[in-house]
Amino acid sequence: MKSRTIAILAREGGVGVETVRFYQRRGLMPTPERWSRDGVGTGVRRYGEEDVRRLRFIRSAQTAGFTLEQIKELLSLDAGEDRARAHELASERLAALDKAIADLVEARSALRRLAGACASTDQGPCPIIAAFQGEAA
Amino acid sequence: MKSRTIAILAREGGVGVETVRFYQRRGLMPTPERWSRDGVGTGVRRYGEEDVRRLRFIRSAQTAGFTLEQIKELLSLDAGEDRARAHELASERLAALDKAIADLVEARSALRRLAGACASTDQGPCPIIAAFQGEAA
DNA sequence: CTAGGTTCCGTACGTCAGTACGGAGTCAAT
DNA sequence: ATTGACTCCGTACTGACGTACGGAACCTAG
Repeated sequence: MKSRTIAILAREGGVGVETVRFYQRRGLMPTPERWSRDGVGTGVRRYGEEDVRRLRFIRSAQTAGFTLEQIKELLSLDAGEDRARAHELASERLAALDKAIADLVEARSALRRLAGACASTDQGPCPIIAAFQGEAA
Repeated sequence: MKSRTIAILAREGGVGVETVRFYQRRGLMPTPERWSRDGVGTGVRRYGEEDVRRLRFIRSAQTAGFTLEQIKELLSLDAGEDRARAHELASERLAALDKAIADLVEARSALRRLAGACASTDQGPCPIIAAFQGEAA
Protein backbone atom coordinates (compact mmCIF):
# COMPACT_ATOMS: atom_id res chain seq x y z
CA MET A 1 0.00 0.00 0.00
CA LYS A 2 0.95 3.67 -0.31
CA SER A 3 2.76 2.81 -3.48
CA ARG A 4 1.31 5.34 -5.91
CA THR A 5 3.21 8.39 -7.05
CA ILE A 6 1.25 11.58 -7.38
CA ALA A 7 0.77 11.10 -11.13
CA ILE A 8 -0.83 7.68 -10.58
CA LEU A 9 -3.01 8.97 -7.79
CA ALA A 10 -4.13 11.84 -9.99
CA ARG A 11 -4.96 9.54 -12.89
CA GLU A 12 -6.96 7.15 -10.71
CA GLY A 13 -8.76 10.06 -9.14
CA GLY A 14 -9.54 11.58 -12.51
CA VAL A 15 -7.73 14.87 -11.96
CA GLY A 16 -4.42 16.44 -12.91
CA VAL A 17 -1.27 16.35 -10.84
CA GLU A 18 -1.45 20.07 -10.26
CA THR A 19 -4.95 19.70 -8.96
CA VAL A 20 -3.85 17.20 -6.32
CA ARG A 21 -1.16 19.61 -5.19
CA PHE A 22 -3.70 22.38 -5.12
CA TYR A 23 -5.93 20.27 -2.87
CA GLN A 24 -2.97 19.58 -0.62
CA ARG A 25 -2.31 23.28 -0.23
CA ARG A 26 -5.95 23.79 0.60
CA GLY A 27 -5.86 21.06 3.19
CA LEU A 28 -8.22 18.69 1.37
CA MET A 29 -5.62 16.06 0.68
CA PRO A 30 -2.81 14.93 3.00
CA THR A 31 0.82 15.47 2.10
CA PRO A 32 2.44 12.20 3.18
CA GLU A 33 6.09 11.97 4.09
CA ARG A 34 8.63 11.28 1.41
CA TRP A 35 10.36 7.91 1.51
CA SER A 36 12.22 5.60 -0.83
CA ARG A 37 11.74 1.84 -0.81
CA ASP A 38 15.43 1.17 -0.33
CA GLY A 39 15.81 3.77 2.38
CA VAL A 40 18.34 5.64 0.29
CA GLY A 41 17.89 9.31 -0.55
CA THR A 42 14.93 11.47 0.37
CA GLY A 43 12.39 9.77 -1.89
CA VAL A 44 9.02 11.05 -3.11
CA ARG A 45 5.61 11.12 -1.51
CA ARG A 46 3.48 8.02 -2.09
CA TYR A 47 -0.24 7.48 -1.90
CA GLY A 48 -2.64 4.61 -1.20
CA GLU A 49 -6.21 3.48 -1.82
CA GLU A 50 -7.68 5.78 0.79
CA ASP A 51 -6.17 8.76 -0.99
CA VAL A 52 -7.84 7.68 -4.22
CA ARG A 53 -11.16 7.38 -2.39
CA ARG A 54 -10.67 10.77 -0.84
CA LEU A 55 -9.96 12.31 -4.21
CA ARG A 56 -13.04 10.72 -5.74
CA PHE A 57 -15.11 11.90 -2.84
CA ILE A 58 -13.97 15.43 -3.50
CA ARG A 59 -15.14 15.16 -7.11
CA SER A 60 -18.51 13.75 -6.08
CA ALA A 61 -19.06 16.35 -3.43
CA GLN A 62 -18.19 19.02 -5.95
CA THR A 63 -20.88 17.85 -8.34
CA ALA A 64 -23.22 18.10 -5.38
CA GLY A 65 -22.30 21.77 -5.30
CA PHE A 66 -20.21 21.85 -2.15
CA THR A 67 -17.35 24.34 -2.22
CA LEU A 68 -13.84 23.11 -1.47
CA GLU A 69 -14.11 24.78 1.91
CA GLN A 70 -17.26 22.81 2.74
CA ILE A 71 -15.76 19.61 1.43
CA LYS A 72 -12.82 20.17 3.71
CA GLU A 73 -15.24 20.37 6.59
CA LEU A 74 -17.07 17.23 5.48
CA LEU A 75 -13.77 15.39 5.32
CA SER A 76 -12.87 16.45 8.83
CA LEU A 77 -16.34 15.41 9.99
CA ASP A 78 -15.93 12.00 8.40
CA ALA A 79 -13.43 11.02 11.06
CA GLY A 80 -15.21 12.76 13.90
CA GLU A 81 -18.46 12.32 15.71
CA ASP A 82 -20.24 15.53 15.01
CA ARG A 83 -23.19 14.01 13.21
CA ALA A 84 -25.35 17.03 13.97
CA ARG A 85 -23.02 19.20 11.93
CA ALA A 86 -22.80 16.64 9.14
CA HIS A 87 -26.55 16.47 9.03
CA GLU A 88 -26.81 20.22 8.95
CA LEU A 89 -24.40 20.55 6.04
CA ALA A 90 -26.17 17.80 4.14
CA SER A 91 -29.60 19.34 4.66
CA GLU A 92 -28.49 22.78 3.60
CA ARG A 93 -26.96 21.41 0.44
CA LEU A 94 -30.01 19.23 -0.17
CA ALA A 95 -32.27 22.28 -0.09
CA ALA A 96 -29.94 24.22 -2.37
CA LEU A 97 -29.78 21.24 -4.67
CA ASP A 98 -33.55 21.00 -4.90
CA LYS A 99 -33.72 24.64 -5.79
CA ALA A 100 -30.95 24.31 -8.35
CA ILE A 101 -32.73 21.37 -9.95
CA ALA A 102 -36.01 23.28 -10.07
CA ASP A 103 -34.23 26.24 -11.65
CA LEU A 104 -32.64 24.10 -14.28
CA VAL A 105 -35.92 22.38 -15.09
CA GLU A 106 -37.47 25.80 -15.45
CA ALA A 107 -34.62 26.94 -17.68
CA ARG A 108 -35.04 23.84 -19.77
CA SER A 109 -38.66 24.59 -20.45
CA ALA A 110 -37.81 28.17 -21.42
CA LEU A 111 -35.17 26.84 -23.73
CA ARG A 112 -37.59 24.43 -25.31
CA ARG A 113 -39.90 27.35 -25.96
CA LEU A 114 -37.03 29.10 -27.67
CA ALA A 115 -36.33 26.12 -29.87
CA GLY A 116 -40.04 25.81 -30.57
CA ALA A 117 -40.54 29.48 -31.39
CA CYS A 118 -37.64 29.24 -33.77
CA ALA A 119 -39.09 26.25 -35.56
CA SER A 120 -42.72 27.39 -35.80
CA THR A 121 -42.19 29.95 -38.53
CA ASP A 122 -39.58 29.66 -41.18
CA GLN A 123 -38.68 33.20 -41.96
CA GLY A 124 -37.93 36.43 -40.16
CA PRO A 125 -36.07 36.62 -36.92
CA CYS A 126 -37.01 34.18 -34.22
CA PRO A 127 -37.98 36.00 -31.04
CA ILE A 128 -35.37 34.73 -28.67
CA ILE A 129 -35.91 37.29 -25.96
CA ALA A 130 -39.67 36.84 -26.12
CA ALA A 131 -39.24 33.08 -25.79
CA PHE A 132 -37.70 33.64 -22.38
CA GLN A 133 -40.21 36.15 -21.04
CA GLY A 134 -41.99 35.29 -17.84
CA GLU A 135 -39.26 33.00 -16.65
CA ALA A 136 -37.32 35.36 -14.45
CA ALA A 137 -39.55 35.69 -11.42
CA MET B 1 -39.81 56.34 -23.13
CA LYS B 2 -36.06 56.01 -22.44
CA SER B 3 -36.59 57.81 -19.20
CA ARG B 4 -34.81 55.54 -16.74
CA THR B 5 -31.44 56.33 -15.29
CA ILE B 6 -29.02 53.48 -14.93
CA ALA B 7 -29.92 52.98 -11.26
CA ILE B 8 -33.61 52.56 -12.10
CA LEU B 9 -32.83 50.23 -14.98
CA ALA B 10 -30.62 48.16 -12.69
CA ARG B 11 -33.27 47.94 -10.01
CA GLU B 12 -35.99 46.89 -12.46
CA GLY B 13 -33.67 44.35 -13.97
CA GLY B 14 -32.71 42.98 -10.59
CA VAL B 15 -28.99 43.71 -10.81
CA GLY B 16 -26.58 46.33 -9.54
CA VAL B 17 -25.52 49.45 -11.40
CA GLU B 18 -22.00 48.15 -11.75
CA THR B 19 -23.31 45.01 -13.32
CA VAL B 20 -25.14 46.96 -16.01
CA ARG B 21 -21.97 48.82 -16.82
CA PHE B 22 -20.09 45.56 -16.90
CA TYR B 23 -22.60 44.21 -19.42
CA GLN B 24 -22.19 47.33 -21.50
CA ARG B 25 -18.45 46.85 -21.64
CA ARG B 26 -19.00 43.27 -22.67
CA GLY B 27 -21.38 44.33 -25.41
CA LEU B 28 -24.47 42.71 -23.89
CA MET B 29 -26.22 45.96 -23.18
CA PRO B 30 -26.28 49.08 -25.36
CA THR B 31 -24.72 52.32 -24.18
CA PRO B 32 -27.24 54.94 -25.33
CA GLU B 33 -26.26 58.53 -25.98
CA ARG B 34 -26.36 61.01 -23.16
CA TRP B 35 -29.02 63.69 -23.32
CA SER B 36 -30.83 66.08 -21.03
CA ARG B 37 -34.52 66.80 -21.30
CA ASP B 38 -33.98 70.54 -21.51
CA GLY B 39 -31.18 70.26 -24.00
CA VAL B 40 -28.82 71.96 -21.57
CA GLY B 41 -25.58 70.31 -20.53
CA THR B 42 -24.33 66.92 -21.62
CA GLY B 43 -26.92 64.88 -19.70
CA VAL B 44 -26.80 61.24 -18.66
CA ARG B 45 -27.66 58.05 -20.50
CA ARG B 46 -31.30 56.97 -20.24
CA TYR B 47 -32.94 53.61 -20.73
CA GLY B 48 -36.33 52.24 -21.78
CA GLU B 49 -38.55 49.18 -21.47
CA GLU B 50 -36.60 47.20 -24.02
CA ASP B 51 -33.46 47.63 -21.96
CA VAL B 52 -35.25 46.21 -18.93
CA ARG B 53 -36.41 43.24 -21.02
CA ARG B 54 -32.92 42.73 -22.32
CA LEU B 55 -31.50 42.77 -18.82
CA ARG B 56 -34.06 40.26 -17.63
CA PHE B 57 -33.35 38.06 -20.57
CA ILE B 58 -29.70 38.02 -19.62
CA ARG B 59 -30.60 36.83 -16.12
CA SER B 60 -32.87 34.11 -17.48
CA ALA B 61 -30.34 32.91 -19.98
CA GLN B 62 -27.76 32.80 -17.23
CA THR B 63 -29.89 30.51 -15.12
CA ALA B 64 -30.10 28.32 -18.21
CA GLY B 65 -26.33 28.10 -17.99
CA PHE B 66 -25.35 30.20 -20.99
CA THR B 67 -22.14 32.14 -20.56
CA LEU B 68 -22.18 35.89 -21.14
CA GLU B 69 -20.41 35.29 -24.43
CA GLN B 70 -23.15 32.93 -25.59
CA ILE B 71 -25.85 35.28 -24.38
CA LYS B 72 -24.25 38.00 -26.42
CA GLU B 73 -24.56 35.78 -29.44
CA LEU B 74 -28.18 34.94 -28.66
CA LEU B 75 -28.95 38.63 -28.40
CA SER B 76 -27.40 39.31 -31.76
CA LEU B 77 -29.32 36.38 -33.20
CA ASP B 78 -32.57 37.75 -31.83
CA ALA B 79 -32.55 40.54 -34.35
CA GLY B 80 -31.22 38.45 -37.20
CA GLU B 81 -32.45 35.55 -39.24
CA ASP B 82 -29.98 32.85 -38.45
CA ARG B 83 -32.44 30.44 -36.93
CA ALA B 84 -30.18 27.50 -37.64
CA ARG B 85 -27.59 28.96 -35.34
CA ALA B 86 -30.17 29.84 -32.71
CA HIS B 87 -31.46 26.31 -32.84
CA GLU B 88 -27.98 24.93 -32.55
CA LEU B 89 -27.16 26.98 -29.48
CA ALA B 90 -30.44 26.04 -27.87
CA SER B 91 -29.96 22.33 -28.53
CA GLU B 92 -26.44 22.30 -27.21
CA ARG B 93 -27.53 24.02 -24.03
CA LEU B 94 -30.54 21.74 -23.75
CA ALA B 95 -28.31 18.68 -23.82
CA ALA B 96 -25.92 20.21 -21.29
CA LEU B 97 -28.90 21.12 -19.15
CA ASP B 98 -30.24 17.59 -19.20
CA LYS B 99 -26.88 16.30 -18.13
CA ALA B 100 -26.57 18.90 -15.40
CA ILE B 101 -30.02 17.98 -14.10
CA ALA B 102 -29.15 14.29 -14.11
CA ASP B 103 -25.91 15.03 -12.25
CA LEU B 104 -27.69 17.04 -9.62
CA VAL B 105 -30.35 14.40 -9.15
CA GLU B 106 -27.57 11.88 -8.71
CA ALA B 107 -25.82 14.14 -6.24
CA ARG B 108 -29.05 14.56 -4.35
CA SER B 109 -29.45 10.84 -3.89
CA ALA B 110 -25.87 10.54 -2.68
CA LEU B 111 -26.52 13.31 -0.25
CA ARG B 112 -29.66 11.64 1.02
CA ARG B 113 -27.60 8.52 1.61
CA LEU B 114 -25.22 10.63 3.62
CA ALA B 115 -28.00 12.05 5.73
CA GLY B 116 -29.46 8.58 6.14
CA ALA B 117 -26.17 6.94 7.08
CA CYS B 118 -25.69 9.63 9.66
CA ALA B 119 -29.08 9.06 11.18
CA SER B 120 -29.08 5.25 11.20
CA THR B 121 -26.64 4.84 14.06
CA ASP B 122 -26.30 7.22 16.92
CA GLN B 123 -22.69 6.93 17.87
CA GLY B 124 -19.31 6.74 16.24
CA PRO B 125 -18.37 8.68 13.14
CA CYS B 126 -20.83 8.70 10.29
CA PRO B 127 -19.17 7.43 7.13
CA ILE B 128 -19.43 10.49 4.91
CA ILE B 129 -16.98 9.35 2.29
CA ALA B 130 -18.56 5.93 2.11
CA ALA B 131 -21.99 7.49 1.65
CA PHE B 132 -20.75 9.00 -1.60
CA GLN B 133 -19.05 5.93 -3.02
CA GLY B 134 -20.21 4.69 -6.38
CA GLU B 135 -21.45 8.08 -7.43
CA ALA B 136 -18.48 9.30 -9.38
CA ALA B 137 -18.68 7.28 -12.56
C1' DC C 1 26.41 6.07 -14.75
C1' DT C 2 24.04 8.81 -17.46
C1' DA C 3 19.77 10.36 -19.98
C1' DG C 4 15.03 10.90 -19.55
C1' DG C 5 11.02 11.38 -17.23
C1' DT C 6 8.92 12.59 -12.53
C1' DT C 7 8.47 14.97 -8.43
C1' DC C 8 8.64 18.94 -5.59
C1' DC C 9 7.75 23.61 -4.51
C1' DG C 10 6.78 28.40 -4.87
C1' DT C 11 4.93 31.76 -7.49
C1' DA C 12 2.48 33.51 -11.37
C1' DC C 13 -1.15 33.46 -14.59
C1' DG C 14 -6.02 32.40 -16.37
C1' DT C 15 -11.15 32.39 -16.49
C1' DC C 16 -15.79 33.77 -15.24
C1' DA C 17 -18.71 37.02 -13.45
C1' DG C 18 -18.83 40.47 -11.18
C1' DT C 19 -17.63 44.32 -7.24
C1' DA C 20 -15.17 48.29 -5.49
C1' DC C 21 -12.90 52.75 -5.85
C1' DG C 22 -11.97 57.43 -6.89
C1' DG C 23 -12.42 61.68 -9.00
C1' DA C 24 -14.86 64.55 -12.10
C1' DG C 25 -19.22 65.82 -14.12
C1' DT C 26 -24.36 66.27 -13.77
C1' DC C 27 -29.00 66.55 -11.91
C1' DA C 28 -32.86 67.78 -8.66
C1' DA C 29 -34.46 70.03 -4.66
C1' DT C 30 -34.13 73.55 -1.30
C1' DA D 1 -26.60 78.83 -5.56
C1' DT D 2 -25.41 75.26 -2.95
C1' DT D 3 -25.86 70.71 -1.26
C1' DG D 4 -26.22 65.96 -1.73
C1' DA D 5 -27.20 62.15 -4.56
C1' DC D 6 -26.36 60.04 -8.74
C1' DT D 7 -23.62 59.25 -13.18
C1' DC D 8 -19.61 58.30 -15.79
C1' DC D 9 -15.35 56.02 -16.67
C1' DG D 10 -11.10 53.68 -16.10
C1' DT D 11 -8.67 50.67 -13.47
C1' DA D 12 -8.03 47.48 -9.86
C1' DC D 13 -9.53 43.95 -6.96
C1' DT D 14 -12.35 39.68 -5.51
C1' DG D 15 -13.31 34.67 -5.16
C1' DA D 16 -13.66 30.04 -6.71
C1' DC D 17 -11.05 26.73 -9.00
C1' DG D 18 -7.68 25.55 -11.05
C1' DT D 19 -3.35 25.58 -14.75
C1' DA D 20 1.30 26.85 -16.08
C1' DC D 21 6.23 27.65 -15.32
C1' DG D 22 10.83 26.87 -13.91
C1' DG D 23 14.61 25.04 -11.60
C1' DA D 24 16.37 21.68 -8.47
C1' DA D 25 16.08 17.09 -6.62
C1' DC D 26 14.93 12.37 -7.53
C1' DC D 27 14.14 7.77 -9.61
C1' DT D 28 14.45 4.19 -13.24
C1' DA D 29 16.01 1.85 -17.51
C1' DG D 30 19.48 0.94 -20.49
